[in-house]
Amino acid sequence: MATDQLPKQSENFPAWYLEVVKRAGMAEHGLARGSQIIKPYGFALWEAVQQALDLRFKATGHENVYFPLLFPEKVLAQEADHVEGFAPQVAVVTRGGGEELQEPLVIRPTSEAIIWSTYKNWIQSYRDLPLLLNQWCNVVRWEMRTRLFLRTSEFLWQEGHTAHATRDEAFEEALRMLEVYREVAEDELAMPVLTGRKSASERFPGALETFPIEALMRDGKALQAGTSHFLGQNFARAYDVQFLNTQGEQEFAWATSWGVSARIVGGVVMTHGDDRGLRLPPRVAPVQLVVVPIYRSDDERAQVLESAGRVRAGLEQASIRVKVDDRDQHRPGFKFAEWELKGVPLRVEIGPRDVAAGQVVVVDRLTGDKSTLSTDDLIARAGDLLDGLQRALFTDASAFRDANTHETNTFAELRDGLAELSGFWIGAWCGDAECEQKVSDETKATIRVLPLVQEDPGAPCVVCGKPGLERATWAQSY
RNA sequence: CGGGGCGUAGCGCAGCUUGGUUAGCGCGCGGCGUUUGGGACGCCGAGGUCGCCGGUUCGAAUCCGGCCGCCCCGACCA
Repeated sequence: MATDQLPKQSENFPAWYLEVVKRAGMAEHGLARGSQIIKPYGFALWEAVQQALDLRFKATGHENVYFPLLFPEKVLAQEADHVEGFAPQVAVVTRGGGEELQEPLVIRPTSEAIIWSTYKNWIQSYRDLPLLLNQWCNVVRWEMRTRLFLRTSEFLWQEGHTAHATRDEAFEEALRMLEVYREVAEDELAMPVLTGRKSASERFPGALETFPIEALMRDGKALQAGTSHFLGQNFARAYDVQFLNTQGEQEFAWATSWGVSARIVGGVVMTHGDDRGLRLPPRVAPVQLVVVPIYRSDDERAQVLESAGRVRAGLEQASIRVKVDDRDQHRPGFKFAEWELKGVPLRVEIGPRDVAAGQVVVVDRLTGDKSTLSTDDLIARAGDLLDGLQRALFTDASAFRDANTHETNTFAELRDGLAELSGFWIGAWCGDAECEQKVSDETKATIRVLPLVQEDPGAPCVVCGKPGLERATWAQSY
């Protein structure tokens, strides 16, 4: 009896996504509403993302810190836009030690409030700046609807919080981190992203500018995979963080914050997955190469596993993450299907015939093509093969993104295109929130990015026909 | 919070309309045997307070009331 087939990606994308996440052993629902248990395979992927990011944070002069999960509600309330934006989603602790608390504590939905109320004590002089800190933590947001990895009530992320002496320095920092995010998404996760500015309505509560990376999923919806915010002096004002500048004057510090969450793991699934399951970019794949031994008798088994062991040793010497699937309770066909579901980039089959010939059969997850290599060749070339697969995934995803990116000058085309969920639609926009709202009302799509630098589109607003201010990129999104 | 659906073994479900003795099926799990180059098969076996509380009844998974939880669609969102 064959195991249940996955839903077809093209027929029911949400069901396909959830089945892949569950069956690949990435995550499952927790006991509390909207919570998530991240399982080893999903967590390993998140760890790879963490590593890639953290390396770059350190290289750009940042240090890691940790602030408390709980803080008084009134601290959150000090920045007006911020509290207004987050209040509906904040979980509040009202009891402790068996008694009602005199002052309710909030579970952080993000840490600007607690961090900036602390920065007040850490910043007195321009010599204390810049302050370049990051924390890896969990936050809680009481979302109405949740979905594994993409939107859970508790999620893992990193949040960077920096303070600077000048506007320009803070602004550059926000853009620098946006670039770090782009690099990790594209180079490590093979996930092409658009970068740019958010419109006012899509900005982070309390930010002057929000810079996202936006990826396109295989069902044509966009995913915000990371954001960097230029916060101006809003938080410094709210939490009274002033420093003495070189002129001896008191000045409010300039701020940025930036974050990437474990949502990006879901992004990888939806960017690269196919009808057989995951396809993982080699650079972050927990297992880059799996060896499936094939045998009948105990004798063959011993020979084949011995050969597999040598292959593993050689590949590990070359810093490749290898797994030998020597489970006795499953037959090879089962293992092939399972490792394809889990998205392992390369599979090596070793049977009695191969042992005799000193060779292995290599199959890649992208094409499914089989080839025969000598054991030595495999060890010498596996790294290159993986690099090739990494590039191919990025090329694939880029081609898909490009094929699903359209430009238009007519509202009808924009509206119909967005209603069909066919990716990014680019058109001139007058900058008016009413036009933005109209598109959203009629198509559920929002402006995902505006150019980093505003530039005359040379065309009238695609919605109202008034002079265009800049080119906007619309899409439906997760 | 509004609309819809669902809670029965680890997972997926049937049974409920029309109450009736030991509550079924598939997958998975354990044992034995045969198998093993694309998701194996046979035999034996373990596993259940039918979401919770109360009510009706000789008798409740099934009918009634209340509660809790989950999923999908909307508003919200990394």
